[in-house]
Amino acid sequence: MSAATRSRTSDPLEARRAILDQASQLLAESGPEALTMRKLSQRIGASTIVLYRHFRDKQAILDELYLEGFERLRADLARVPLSDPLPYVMDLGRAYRRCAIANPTYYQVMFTRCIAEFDPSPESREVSKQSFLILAGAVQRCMDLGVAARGDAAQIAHILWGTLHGLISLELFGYMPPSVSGEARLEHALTIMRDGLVSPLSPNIP
Amino acid sequence: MSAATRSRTSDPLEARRAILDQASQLLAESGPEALTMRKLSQRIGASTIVLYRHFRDKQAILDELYLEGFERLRADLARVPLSDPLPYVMDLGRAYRRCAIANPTYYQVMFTRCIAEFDPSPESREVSKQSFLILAGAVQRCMDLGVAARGDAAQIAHILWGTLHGLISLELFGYMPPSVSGEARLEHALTIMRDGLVSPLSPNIP
DNA sequence: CAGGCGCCCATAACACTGTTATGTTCAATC
DNA sequence: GATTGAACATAACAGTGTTATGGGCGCCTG
Repeated sequence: MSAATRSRTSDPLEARRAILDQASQLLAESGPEALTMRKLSQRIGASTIVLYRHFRDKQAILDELYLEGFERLRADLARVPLSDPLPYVMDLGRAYRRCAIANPTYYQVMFTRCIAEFDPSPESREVSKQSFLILAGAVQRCMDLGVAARGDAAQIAHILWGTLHGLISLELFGYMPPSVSGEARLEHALTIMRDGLVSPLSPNIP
Repeated sequence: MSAATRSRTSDPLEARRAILDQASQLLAESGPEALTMRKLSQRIGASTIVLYRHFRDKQAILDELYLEGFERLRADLARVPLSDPLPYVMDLGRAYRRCAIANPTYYQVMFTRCIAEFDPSPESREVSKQSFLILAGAVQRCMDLGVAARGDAAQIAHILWGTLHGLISLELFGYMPPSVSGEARLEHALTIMRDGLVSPLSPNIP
Protein backbone atom coordinates (compact mmCIF):
# COMPACT_ATOMS: atom_id res chain seq x y z
CA MET A 1 0.00 0.00 0.00
CA SER A 2 3.00 2.23 -0.54
CA ALA A 3 1.16 4.89 -2.54
CA ALA A 4 2.73 4.09 -5.90
CA THR A 5 1.98 0.41 -6.31
CA ARG A 6 -1.75 0.42 -6.64
CA SER A 7 -2.74 0.08 -10.25
CA ARG A 8 -2.80 -2.98 -12.39
CA THR A 9 -2.06 -1.51 -15.77
CA SER A 10 0.00 1.62 -15.28
CA ASP A 11 0.10 5.04 -13.71
CA PRO A 12 -3.41 6.28 -12.91
CA LEU A 13 -2.43 9.79 -13.95
CA GLU A 14 -1.35 8.39 -17.29
CA ALA A 15 -4.69 6.64 -17.65
CA ARG A 16 -6.50 9.84 -16.82
CA ARG A 17 -4.50 11.64 -19.45
CA ALA A 18 -5.25 8.93 -22.01
CA ILE A 19 -8.97 9.19 -21.33
CA LEU A 20 -8.92 12.96 -21.70
CA ASP A 21 -6.87 12.73 -24.88
CA GLN A 22 -9.31 10.34 -26.45
CA ALA A 23 -12.26 12.43 -25.28
CA SER A 24 -10.64 15.47 -26.82
CA GLN A 25 -10.06 13.68 -30.12
CA LEU A 26 -13.58 12.28 -30.17
CA LEU A 27 -14.94 15.74 -29.52
CA ALA A 28 -12.86 17.35 -32.24
CA GLU A 29 -13.54 14.60 -34.79
CA SER A 30 -17.23 13.91 -34.37
CA GLY A 31 -18.70 16.66 -32.24
CA PRO A 32 -20.26 16.77 -28.81
CA GLU A 33 -23.07 14.28 -29.40
CA ALA A 34 -20.56 11.60 -30.41
CA LEU A 35 -18.79 11.88 -27.09
CA THR A 36 -20.49 9.02 -25.25
CA MET A 37 -19.13 7.00 -22.39
CA ARG A 38 -19.33 3.76 -24.37
CA LYS A 39 -17.51 5.12 -27.41
CA LEU A 40 -14.92 6.66 -25.14
CA SER A 41 -14.35 3.40 -23.31
CA GLN A 42 -13.97 1.55 -26.61
CA ARG A 43 -11.34 4.08 -27.67
CA ILE A 44 -9.19 3.39 -24.66
CA GLY A 45 -9.84 -0.33 -25.06
CA ALA A 46 -11.62 -0.87 -21.81
CA SER A 47 -15.05 -1.01 -20.25
CA THR A 48 -17.15 1.95 -19.21
CA ILE A 49 -16.51 1.23 -15.57
CA VAL A 50 -12.90 2.27 -15.99
CA LEU A 51 -14.00 5.77 -16.88
CA TYR A 52 -15.93 5.95 -13.64
CA ARG A 53 -12.89 4.87 -11.71
CA HIS A 54 -10.98 7.90 -12.92
CA PHE A 55 -13.83 10.41 -13.11
CA ARG A 56 -16.93 10.78 -10.99
CA ASP A 57 -19.19 10.99 -14.04
CA LYS A 58 -19.41 12.39 -17.54
CA GLN A 59 -19.72 15.90 -16.13
CA ALA A 60 -16.26 15.54 -14.61
CA ILE A 61 -14.73 14.57 -17.95
CA LEU A 62 -16.44 17.46 -19.71
CA ASP A 63 -15.32 19.76 -16.95
CA GLU A 64 -11.72 18.87 -17.74
CA LEU A 65 -12.25 19.56 -21.44
CA TYR A 66 -13.91 22.83 -20.51
CA LEU A 67 -10.85 23.76 -18.47
CA GLU A 68 -8.53 22.67 -21.26
CA GLY A 69 -10.42 24.87 -23.70
CA PHE A 70 -10.08 27.89 -21.46
CA GLU A 71 -6.42 27.09 -20.86
CA ARG A 72 -5.78 27.07 -24.60
CA LEU A 73 -7.55 30.39 -24.87
CA ARG A 74 -5.59 31.87 -21.99
CA ALA A 75 -2.32 30.62 -23.44
CA ASP A 76 -3.12 31.97 -26.90
CA LEU A 77 -3.97 35.37 -25.48
CA ALA A 78 -0.86 35.37 -23.29
CA ARG A 79 1.23 34.71 -26.41
CA VAL A 80 0.10 37.95 -28.07
CA PRO A 81 3.10 40.30 -28.01
CA LEU A 82 2.61 43.52 -26.14
CA SER A 83 2.47 46.55 -28.41
CA ASP A 84 0.86 49.98 -28.35
CA PRO A 85 -2.19 49.88 -26.12
CA LEU A 86 -5.00 50.08 -28.67
CA PRO A 87 -3.44 47.76 -31.26
CA TYR A 88 -2.71 45.32 -28.44
CA VAL A 89 -6.37 45.13 -27.50
CA MET A 90 -7.24 44.55 -31.13
CA ASP A 91 -4.58 41.87 -31.41
CA LEU A 92 -6.15 40.13 -28.43
CA GLY A 93 -9.47 40.18 -30.23
CA ARG A 94 -7.90 38.64 -33.32
CA ALA A 95 -6.19 35.95 -31.25
CA TYR A 96 -9.47 35.21 -29.48
CA ARG A 97 -11.20 34.59 -32.78
CA ARG A 98 -8.36 32.48 -34.16
CA CYS A 99 -8.46 30.28 -31.08
CA ALA A 100 -12.24 29.83 -31.27
CA ILE A 101 -12.20 29.04 -34.97
CA ALA A 102 -9.31 26.61 -34.53
CA ASN A 103 -11.13 24.77 -31.72
CA PRO A 104 -14.82 25.05 -32.59
CA THR A 105 -15.98 22.04 -30.60
CA TYR A 106 -14.07 23.18 -27.54
CA TYR A 107 -15.65 26.58 -27.99
CA GLN A 108 -19.05 24.92 -28.02
CA VAL A 109 -18.37 23.12 -24.78
CA MET A 110 -17.12 26.35 -23.24
CA PHE A 111 -19.97 28.60 -24.26
CA THR A 112 -23.08 26.65 -25.17
CA ARG A 113 -25.05 24.02 -23.40
CA CYS A 114 -24.41 21.65 -26.27
CA ILE A 115 -24.40 18.63 -23.98
CA ALA A 116 -27.50 18.38 -21.84
CA GLU A 117 -25.80 16.62 -18.98
CA PHE A 118 -23.04 19.19 -18.67
CA ASP A 119 -22.93 22.42 -16.70
CA PRO A 120 -19.47 23.67 -15.72
CA SER A 121 -18.63 23.42 -12.05
CA PRO A 122 -18.24 26.62 -10.01
CA GLU A 123 -14.48 26.02 -9.71
CA SER A 124 -14.13 25.72 -13.47
CA ARG A 125 -16.06 28.89 -14.01
CA GLU A 126 -13.56 30.65 -11.77
CA VAL A 127 -10.66 29.40 -13.86
CA SER A 128 -12.45 30.50 -17.00
CA LYS A 129 -12.16 34.08 -15.86
CA GLN A 130 -8.38 34.02 -16.15
CA SER A 131 -8.45 34.64 -19.88
CA PHE A 132 -10.79 37.53 -19.32
CA LEU A 133 -8.31 39.22 -17.01
CA ILE A 134 -5.81 39.55 -19.84
CA LEU A 135 -8.36 41.47 -21.86
CA ALA A 136 -9.39 43.60 -18.89
CA GLY A 137 -5.75 44.46 -18.20
CA ALA A 138 -5.23 45.54 -21.78
CA VAL A 139 -8.23 47.84 -21.63
CA GLN A 140 -7.07 49.28 -18.34
CA ARG A 141 -3.73 50.01 -19.97
CA CYS A 142 -5.45 52.00 -22.71
CA MET A 143 -7.13 54.15 -20.11
CA ASP A 144 -4.01 54.57 -18.00
CA LEU A 145 -2.01 55.72 -21.01
CA GLY A 146 -4.77 58.09 -22.03
CA VAL A 147 -5.58 56.63 -25.45
CA ALA A 148 -9.09 55.67 -24.40
CA ALA A 149 -11.61 57.62 -22.41
CA ARG A 150 -11.45 56.80 -18.72
CA GLY A 151 -14.12 54.55 -17.29
CA ASP A 152 -14.75 51.12 -15.87
CA ALA A 153 -12.17 48.97 -17.66
CA ALA A 154 -13.79 45.69 -16.59
CA GLN A 155 -17.10 46.84 -17.97
CA ILE A 156 -15.53 47.79 -21.29
CA ALA A 157 -13.70 44.47 -21.38
CA HIS A 158 -16.95 42.62 -20.79
CA ILE A 159 -18.52 44.48 -23.67
CA LEU A 160 -15.55 43.68 -25.88
CA TRP A 161 -15.76 40.06 -24.88
CA GLY A 162 -19.46 40.04 -25.65
CA THR A 163 -18.85 41.47 -29.10
CA LEU A 164 -16.13 38.92 -29.84
CA HIS A 165 -18.22 36.05 -28.54
CA GLY A 166 -21.35 37.15 -30.35
CA LEU A 167 -19.69 37.50 -33.73
CA ILE A 168 -17.87 34.20 -33.41
CA SER A 169 -20.88 32.42 -32.02
CA LEU A 170 -23.15 33.54 -34.83
CA GLU A 171 -20.44 32.69 -37.35
CA LEU A 172 -20.03 29.18 -35.98
CA PHE A 173 -23.78 28.75 -35.92
CA GLY A 174 -24.08 29.71 -39.56
CA TYR A 175 -25.96 32.97 -39.16
CA MET A 176 -23.36 35.11 -40.84
CA PRO A 177 -23.29 35.60 -44.62
CA PRO A 178 -20.39 33.89 -46.35
CA SER A 179 -19.92 36.94 -48.58
CA VAL A 180 -17.72 38.58 -45.97
CA SER A 181 -15.03 36.70 -44.13
CA GLY A 182 -15.38 36.41 -40.39
CA GLU A 183 -11.95 37.90 -40.07
CA ALA A 184 -12.91 41.03 -42.02
CA ARG A 185 -16.10 41.40 -40.01
CA LEU A 186 -14.21 41.14 -36.75
CA GLU A 187 -11.75 43.72 -38.02
CA HIS A 188 -14.60 46.07 -38.76
CA ALA A 189 -16.18 45.50 -35.37
CA LEU A 190 -12.91 46.09 -33.57
CA THR A 191 -12.44 49.34 -35.43
CA ILE A 192 -15.90 50.57 -34.51
CA MET A 193 -15.36 49.66 -30.87
CA ARG A 194 -12.00 51.39 -30.85
CA ASP A 195 -13.41 54.55 -32.37
CA GLY A 196 -16.26 54.53 -29.87
CA LEU A 197 -13.83 54.16 -27.01
CA VAL A 198 -11.36 56.75 -28.23
CA SER A 199 -13.85 59.50 -28.95
CA PRO A 200 -17.01 59.19 -26.89
CA LEU A 201 -19.66 61.69 -27.84
CA SER A 202 -22.07 63.39 -25.50
CA PRO A 203 -24.35 60.93 -23.74
CA ASN A 204 -27.50 62.20 -25.43
CA ILE A 205 -26.99 62.95 -29.06
CA PRO A 206 -29.97 62.39 -31.31
CA MET B 1 -63.56 11.02 -47.16
CA SER B 2 -64.82 14.59 -47.32
CA ALA B 3 -61.58 16.13 -46.11
CA ALA B 4 -62.90 17.30 -42.75
CA THR B 5 -64.15 14.11 -41.16
CA ARG B 6 -60.97 12.21 -40.57
CA SER B 7 -59.92 12.51 -36.97
CA ARG B 8 -61.23 10.62 -34.01
CA THR B 9 -60.85 13.22 -31.31
CA SER B 10 -60.99 16.68 -32.88
CA ASP B 11 -59.45 19.02 -35.40
CA PRO B 12 -55.92 17.91 -36.29
CA LEU B 13 -54.79 21.53 -36.40
CA GLU B 14 -56.12 21.96 -32.90
CA ALA B 15 -54.18 18.90 -31.76
CA ARG B 16 -51.04 20.25 -33.38
CA ARG B 17 -51.52 23.52 -31.56
CA ALA B 18 -52.05 21.69 -28.26
CA ILE B 19 -48.85 19.73 -28.70
CA LEU B 20 -46.86 22.86 -29.47
CA ASP B 21 -48.41 24.71 -26.54
CA GLN B 22 -47.47 21.94 -24.14
CA ALA B 23 -44.01 21.71 -25.63
CA SER B 24 -43.59 25.43 -25.20
CA GLN B 25 -44.72 25.27 -21.57
CA LEU B 26 -42.50 22.30 -20.84
CA LEU B 27 -39.58 24.15 -22.36
CA ALA B 28 -40.24 27.34 -20.41
CA GLU B 29 -40.89 25.53 -17.13
CA SER B 30 -38.18 22.90 -17.03
CA GLY B 31 -35.69 23.70 -19.75
CA PRO B 32 -34.62 21.93 -22.94
CA GLU B 33 -33.51 18.65 -21.40
CA ALA B 34 -36.95 18.14 -19.87
CA LEU B 35 -38.60 18.31 -23.27
CA THR B 36 -38.87 14.61 -24.06
CA MET B 37 -41.37 12.89 -26.27
CA ARG B 38 -42.71 10.81 -23.40
CA LYS B 39 -43.23 13.73 -21.06
CA LEU B 40 -44.82 15.67 -23.87
CA SER B 41 -47.17 12.84 -24.71
CA GLN B 42 -48.18 12.54 -21.05
CA ARG B 43 -48.96 16.25 -20.99
CA ILE B 44 -51.42 15.96 -23.82
CA GLY B 45 -52.80 12.77 -22.27
CA ALA B 46 -51.89 10.45 -25.09
CA SER B 47 -49.26 8.07 -26.26
CA THR B 48 -46.01 9.00 -27.96
CA ILE B 49 -47.28 7.71 -31.26
CA VAL B 50 -49.74 10.58 -31.45
CA LEU B 51 -46.87 13.04 -31.55
CA TYR B 52 -45.45 11.22 -34.53
CA ARG B 53 -48.79 11.42 -36.27
CA HIS B 54 -48.67 15.20 -36.18
CA PHE B 55 -44.91 15.73 -36.53
CA ARG B 56 -42.31 13.77 -38.40
CA ASP B 57 -40.00 13.61 -35.39
CA LYS B 58 -38.73 15.64 -32.45
CA GLN B 59 -36.75 17.84 -34.82
CA ALA B 60 -40.00 18.97 -36.43
CA ILE B 61 -41.48 19.99 -33.08
CA LEU B 62 -38.35 21.88 -32.12
CA ASP B 63 -38.33 23.50 -35.52
CA GLU B 64 -41.76 24.95 -34.79
CA LEU B 65 -40.59 26.29 -31.43
CA TYR B 66 -37.56 27.74 -33.16
CA LEU B 67 -39.83 29.51 -35.62
CA GLU B 68 -42.11 30.69 -32.84
CA GLY B 69 -39.13 32.15 -31.02
CA PHE B 70 -38.02 34.07 -34.08
CA GLU B 71 -41.57 35.20 -34.72
CA ARG B 72 -41.79 36.63 -31.21
CA LEU B 73 -38.51 38.40 -31.79
CA ARG B 74 -39.63 39.77 -35.13
CA ALA B 75 -42.94 40.94 -33.66
CA ASP B 76 -41.23 42.59 -30.70
CA LEU B 77 -38.84 44.43 -32.98
CA ALA B 78 -41.64 45.43 -35.33
CA ARG B 79 -43.50 46.94 -32.36
CA VAL B 80 -40.69 49.40 -31.64
CA PRO B 81 -41.97 52.85 -32.64
CA LEU B 82 -40.02 54.62 -35.32
CA SER B 83 -38.09 57.61 -34.04
CA ASP B 84 -34.93 59.48 -34.98
CA PRO B 85 -32.57 57.11 -36.82
CA LEU B 86 -29.89 56.53 -34.19
CA PRO B 87 -32.22 56.27 -31.17
CA TYR B 88 -34.37 53.90 -33.19
CA VAL B 89 -31.46 51.53 -33.72
CA MET B 90 -30.72 51.66 -30.02
CA ASP B 91 -34.37 51.03 -29.19
CA LEU B 92 -34.22 47.95 -31.39
CA GLY B 93 -31.24 46.74 -29.39
CA ARG B 94 -33.12 47.26 -26.12
CA ALA B 95 -36.16 45.42 -27.47
CA TYR B 96 -33.94 42.56 -28.65
CA ARG B 97 -32.54 42.13 -25.18
CA ARG B 98 -35.92 42.37 -23.50
CA CYS B 99 -37.26 39.66 -25.77
CA ALA B 100 -34.30 37.35 -25.13
CA ILE B 101 -34.42 37.81 -21.36
CA ALA B 102 -38.17 37.28 -21.33
CA ASN B 103 -37.87 34.03 -23.30
CA PRO B 104 -34.52 32.55 -22.26
CA THR B 105 -35.31 28.96 -23.17
CA TYR B 106 -36.61 29.99 -26.57
CA TYR B 107 -33.43 31.98 -27.03
CA GLN B 108 -31.44 28.87 -26.20
CA VAL B 109 -33.26 26.85 -28.82
CA MET B 110 -32.73 29.62 -31.34
CA PHE B 111 -29.04 30.22 -30.79
CA THR B 112 -27.38 27.29 -29.07
CA ARG B 113 -27.32 23.63 -29.81
CA CYS B 114 -28.82 22.92 -26.45
CA ILE B 115 -30.62 19.84 -27.76
CA ALA B 116 -28.32 17.41 -29.47
CA GLU B 117 -30.92 16.04 -31.85
CA PHE B 118 -31.94 19.46 -33.11
CA ASP B 119 -30.52 21.51 -35.94
CA PRO B 120 -32.87 24.05 -37.51
CA SER B 121 -34.06 23.24 -41.00
CA PRO B 122 -32.88 25.39 -43.91
CA GLU B 123 -36.38 26.84 -44.32
CA SER B 124 -36.49 27.87 -40.68
CA ARG B 125 -33.12 29.52 -40.96
CA GLU B 126 -34.50 31.60 -43.81
CA VAL B 127 -37.42 32.76 -41.69
CA SER B 128 -35.03 33.60 -38.89
CA LYS B 129 -33.47 36.27 -41.06
CA GLN B 130 -36.67 38.32 -41.09
CA SER B 131 -35.94 39.86 -37.71
CA PHE B 132 -32.48 40.75 -38.89
CA LEU B 133 -33.87 42.70 -41.82
CA ILE B 134 -35.56 45.13 -39.44
CA LEU B 135 -32.21 45.89 -37.85
CA ALA B 136 -30.48 46.19 -41.21
CA GLY B 137 -33.15 48.58 -42.44
CA ALA B 138 -32.70 50.78 -39.39
CA VAL B 139 -28.95 50.98 -39.95
CA GLN B 140 -29.46 51.78 -43.62
CA ARG B 141 -31.76 54.60 -42.57
CA CYS B 142 -29.01 56.08 -40.40
CA MET B 143 -26.69 56.12 -43.36
CA ASP B 144 -29.28 57.50 -45.74
CA LEU B 145 -30.10 60.35 -43.40
CA GLY B 146 -26.42 61.06 -42.89
CA VAL B 147 -26.20 60.49 -39.14
CA ALA B 148 -23.86 57.55 -39.54
CA ALA B 149 -20.86 57.20 -41.80
CA ARG B 150 -21.76 55.53 -45.08
CA GLY B 151 -20.83 51.91 -45.55
CA ASP B 152 -22.23 48.44 -45.83
CA ALA B 153 -25.39 48.63 -43.73
CA ALA B 154 -25.85 44.86 -43.64
CA GLN B 155 -22.33 44.41 -42.37
CA ILE B 156 -22.87 46.96 -39.62
CA ALA B 157 -26.17 45.34 -38.73
CA HIS B 158 -24.46 41.96 -38.46
CA ILE B 159 -21.90 43.44 -36.12
CA LEU B 160 -24.63 45.04 -34.05
CA TRP B 161 -26.46 41.74 -33.91
CA GLY B 162 -23.28 39.98 -32.86
CA THR B 163 -22.74 42.45 -30.05
CA LEU B 164 -26.32 42.08 -28.83
CA HIS B 165 -26.19 38.33 -29.04
CA GLY B 166 -22.81 38.07 -27.37
CA LEU B 167 -23.73 40.21 -24.40
CA ILE B 168 -27.06 38.47 -23.89
CA SER B 169 -25.58 35.05 -24.43
CA LEU B 170 -22.82 35.57 -21.88
CA GLU B 171 -25.33 37.06 -19.48
CA LEU B 172 -27.66 34.09 -19.78
CA PHE B 173 -24.74 31.72 -19.37
CA GLY B 174 -23.66 33.42 -16.17
CA TYR B 175 -20.38 34.89 -17.36
CA MET B 176 -21.30 38.47 -16.62
CA PRO B 177 -20.76 40.00 -13.17
CA PRO B 178 -23.96 40.68 -11.23
CA SER B 179 -22.56 44.02 -10.07
CA VAL B 180 -23.77 45.72 -13.23
CA SER B 181 -27.19 45.11 -14.68
CA GLY B 182 -27.38 43.59 -18.12
CA GLU B 183 -29.52 46.52 -19.13
CA ALA B 184 -26.87 49.06 -18.15
CA ARG B 185 -24.17 47.05 -19.88
CA LEU B 186 -26.17 46.92 -23.07
CA GLU B 187 -26.77 50.65 -22.83
CA HIS B 188 -23.05 51.23 -22.57
CA ALA B 189 -22.32 48.94 -25.50
CA LEU B 190 -24.92 50.60 -27.67
CA THR B 191 -23.43 53.99 -26.89
CA ILE B 192 -19.94 52.86 -27.83
CA MET B 193 -21.18 51.34 -31.06
CA ARG B 194 -23.11 54.49 -31.88
CA ASP B 195 -20.11 56.71 -31.26
CA GLY B 196 -17.94 54.46 -33.38
CA LEU B 197 -20.44 54.60 -36.21
CA VAL B 198 -21.04 58.33 -36.04
CA SER B 199 -17.42 59.42 -35.94
CA PRO B 200 -15.11 56.88 -37.53
CA LEU B 201 -11.45 57.73 -37.13
CA SER B 202 -8.73 57.10 -39.65
CA PRO B 203 -8.30 53.41 -40.37
CA ASN B 204 -4.83 53.23 -38.89
CA ILE B 205 -4.51 55.16 -35.70
CA PRO B 206 -2.11 53.78 -33.14
C1' DC C 1 6.87 -19.70 -0.70
C1' DA C 2 1.64 -20.54 0.06
C1' DG C 3 -2.39 -18.21 1.57
C1' DG C 4 -5.59 -14.77 1.60
C1' DC C 5 -6.97 -10.18 1.31
C1' DG C 6 -8.31 -6.43 -1.51
C1' DC C 7 -8.59 -3.81 -5.49
C1' DC C 8 -9.62 -3.71 -10.52
C1' DC C 9 -12.23 -4.92 -14.18
C1' DA C 10 -15.96 -6.94 -17.50
C1' DT C 11 -20.58 -8.28 -17.87
C1' DA C 12 -25.07 -7.27 -17.51
C1' DA C 13 -28.61 -4.76 -15.81
C1' DC C 14 -31.54 -0.32 -14.63
C1' DA C 15 -33.79 3.78 -15.97
C1' DC C 16 -34.00 6.75 -19.32
C1' DT C 17 -34.02 8.69 -24.36
C1' DG C 18 -36.14 8.82 -29.65
C1' DT C 19 -38.51 5.90 -32.70
C1' DT C 20 -41.38 2.21 -34.60
C1' DA C 21 -43.65 -2.62 -35.53
C1' DT C 22 -47.51 -5.00 -33.74
C1' DG C 23 -52.14 -5.49 -32.70
C1' DT C 24 -56.60 -3.34 -31.14
C1' DT C 25 -60.43 -0.18 -31.23
C1' DC C 26 -63.28 3.05 -32.89
C1' DA C 27 -65.69 5.95 -36.59
C1' DA C 28 -67.33 6.66 -41.06
C1' DT C 29 -69.04 4.42 -45.24
C1' DC C 30 -71.82 0.97 -48.24
C1' DG D 1 -75.79 -3.45 -39.60
C1' DA D 2 -71.30 -5.22 -41.67
C1' DT D 3 -66.94 -3.72 -43.45
C1' DT D 4 -63.07 -1.03 -44.10
C1' DG D 5 -59.52 1.93 -42.79
C1' DA D 6 -57.43 5.24 -40.04
C1' DA D 7 -55.99 6.41 -35.25
C1' DC D 8 -54.48 4.61 -31.14
C1' DA D 9 -51.91 2.04 -26.99
C1' DT D 10 -48.65 -1.29 -25.93
C1' DA D 11 -44.39 -2.95 -26.12
C1' DA D 12 -40.22 -3.39 -28.23
C1' DC D 13 -35.46 -1.81 -30.39
C1' DA D 14 -31.28 0.61 -30.27
C1' DG D 15 -29.18 3.95 -28.06
C1' DT D 16 -27.71 6.90 -23.69
C1' DG D 17 -25.42 7.53 -18.49
C1' DT D 18 -24.73 4.88 -14.51
C1' DT D 19 -24.15 0.99 -11.31
C1' DA D 20 -24.73 -3.72 -8.85
C1' DT D 21 -23.01 -8.16 -9.46
C1' DG D 22 -19.41 -11.25 -9.69
C1' DG D 23 -14.68 -13.08 -11.55
C1' DG D 24 -9.61 -12.49 -11.76
C1' DC D 25 -5.20 -10.65 -10.80
C1' DG D 26 -1.52 -8.45 -7.86
C1' DC D 27 0.40 -7.65 -3.54
C1' DC D 28 1.09 -8.12 1.46
C1' DT D 29 1.21 -11.34 5.25
C1' DG D 30 2.24 -15.60 7.67
